[in-house]
Amino acid sequence: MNIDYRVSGSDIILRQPDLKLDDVLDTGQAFRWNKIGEGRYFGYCLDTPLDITESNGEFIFKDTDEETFLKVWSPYFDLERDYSSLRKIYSGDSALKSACEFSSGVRLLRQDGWEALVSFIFSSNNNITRIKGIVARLFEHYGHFPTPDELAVETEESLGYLRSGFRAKYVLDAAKKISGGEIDLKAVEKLPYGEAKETLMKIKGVGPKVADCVLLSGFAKTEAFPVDVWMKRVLEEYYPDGFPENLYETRGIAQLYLFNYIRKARTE
DNA sequence: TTCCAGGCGTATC
DNA sequence: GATACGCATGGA
Repeated sequence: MNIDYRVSGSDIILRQPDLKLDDVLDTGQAFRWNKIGEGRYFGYCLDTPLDITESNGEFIFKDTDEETFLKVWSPYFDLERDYSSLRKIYSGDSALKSACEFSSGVRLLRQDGWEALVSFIFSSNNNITRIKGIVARLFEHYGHFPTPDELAVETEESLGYLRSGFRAKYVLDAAKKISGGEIDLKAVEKLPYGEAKETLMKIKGVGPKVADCVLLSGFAKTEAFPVDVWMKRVLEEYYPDGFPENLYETRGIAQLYLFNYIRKARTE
């Protein structure tokens, strides 16, 4: 799929009708974005900052060179994938059709795998505001997103400033297993979904749900299908006979639409 | 004060 | 393998 963008001074301008910032940056998929104005967000992919503004289907990537746009942000916003075709496929299913119509700007945010792992470990039995706070404190403490090696030498006590509660020991276990070579995230990326999930679940604090979130957003395994309390409700209500098998390959993206739909429909 | 937040580890059967 | 329970923290 071709990416419709142009360079404008020190900015990049992208035209992409199948994207709405409120549908992707403020929905609990990634925890590193803050809304700084109407249609405007500031955040990071790992250590790369971005000030992005939406207006009329166009997106201004402020102070972004072409190389960074193509190398970091194009994959991050999953720009190579044709979401219009995807929604056409989903529209064969009644609940998904409604979900796609409800929020047409949903996309998969393809985060860095390590960043996603850390973030979703912190997400366990937690709320989005607090998760964002914890991840922000972690980033500010180092001045960059810490590597597994950097975190592996920390202790529960030294991570006290995060105020992450019982999750500190889980992040430490992740850092130690990766730093020590027991788990290789680059290898996880290449593994098929099932084996990748088994591998991630060797980390303390990573159960089926966290693993699926990490695999979906951090490793672009679109078969990963995170089921939390909201999705349980969706499955009971709309899919008593199971989720359609013909959608297996991209059911993770379908989940993003459904999650957004049920959650916003309930809270708005 | 109590409940809850995109769960998971542990004990127990 | 299924089910109960505790868990740090902070906002409602």
